[in-house]
Amino acid sequence: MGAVARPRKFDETSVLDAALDAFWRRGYEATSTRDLSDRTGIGPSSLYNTFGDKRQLYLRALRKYRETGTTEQVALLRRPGPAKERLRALMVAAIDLDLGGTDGPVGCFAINAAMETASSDPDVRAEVRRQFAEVEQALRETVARGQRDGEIDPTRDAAVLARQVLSTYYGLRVLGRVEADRDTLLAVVDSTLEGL
Amino acid sequence: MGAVARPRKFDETSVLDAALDAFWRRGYEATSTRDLSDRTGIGPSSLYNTFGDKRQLYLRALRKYRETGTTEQVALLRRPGPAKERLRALMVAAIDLDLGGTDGPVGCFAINAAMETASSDPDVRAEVRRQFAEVEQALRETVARGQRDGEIDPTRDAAVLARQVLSTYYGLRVLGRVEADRDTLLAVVDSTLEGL
DNA sequence: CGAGTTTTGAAGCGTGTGCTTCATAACGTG
DNA sequence: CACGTTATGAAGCACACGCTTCAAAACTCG
Repeated sequence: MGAVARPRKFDETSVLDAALDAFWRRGYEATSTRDLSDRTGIGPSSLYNTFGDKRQLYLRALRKYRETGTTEQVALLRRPGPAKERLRALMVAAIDLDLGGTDGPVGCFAINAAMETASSDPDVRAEVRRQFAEVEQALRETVARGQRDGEIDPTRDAAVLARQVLSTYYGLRVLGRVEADRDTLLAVVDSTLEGL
Repeated sequence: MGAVARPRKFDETSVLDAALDAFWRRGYEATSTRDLSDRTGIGPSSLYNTFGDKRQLYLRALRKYRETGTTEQVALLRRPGPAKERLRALMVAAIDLDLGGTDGPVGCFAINAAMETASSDPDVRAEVRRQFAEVEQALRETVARGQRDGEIDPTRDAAVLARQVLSTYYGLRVLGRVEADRDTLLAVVDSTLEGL
């Protein structure tokens, strides 16, 4: 056989980045395949040849978000410093992102996926669950460290405490969608940390 | 004048109920006008003649949800009984609804609207904010009562505490979308109440 | 440089979308 | 019962949807 095919003109990684950005901003249903062609810069035949269909591309984007968005959240928790300071850093970063100071997409794509698509697509649900679990795991480690260091009440179960923080954190991100007052949200963060 | 028009064949209230049910289950974008015609039982001309367009019908459905879903949440808090018991009742009811034991729609329509449509539609955002504020207000009253009754730490600001509970409550409803284990979610409720 | 293989871009397929049109039906009143 | 008025249902508008087709292009290797 001796023969090699025509090479791809585009970088799969940056196409996926663009698709993630599009889905993140508008959601699954509101993002059309033409939007995706336009934003990624490649034609529909290349898109379908490379990624299958819209749903699979969405799944790939969601997995990509794990490597960036979710991993970044976890990284914030794993940085050095007191446990409560780490927890605060996570939530403050979320508030700033949700209130939309930057020109990047707003909110957390995993939460968006949980609300819009998880109920009707088991694969999406599984992937979202995986990402939630990663954040929860990092929270558990952070809480446990805070308990060892005397920052956090050691008599309570770290796993449950971590899930409680996770709930409050995700709830904050829901509130951030409609509540524009940064200080109001920050007060919730303070109060949550105080209660640990 | 002296003439009266043909009367409507349908009940506006039950049409709105059906539309709310449809939007609640599938979201704004995924619900087509044909879906709405089918589920409400009235033709497109009647729909558009009565409600304007899809977006306005969605807004009406959202306002209807305030009178039912949101009001019901508030009512759970205003029932007699110890404050923490009321808070628990609210969250347990949400968990049961979110995990989908009934055949009714799952989750909270206001939160769905916050995630899917609030960022692109100011009217939706305003209405969602109003509903969030109603729950928050009821939570504040419940917390304040708990403080007077010695159930809840009276040294902390009731308003902030209420928003913290609101966050945890909404976060629970996000988690409920992917986490199917009831006991895990109930443990978060217990832990949250313990921390007050 | 031809053969072999895959990608690309343009065109477009069938269907679904949000919404409108309009003749007809269904009323209360004069 | 004829009139004025509004609601209804069937048909259908223009366009957008997700996705496919296919000839031409772009490459490596013998």
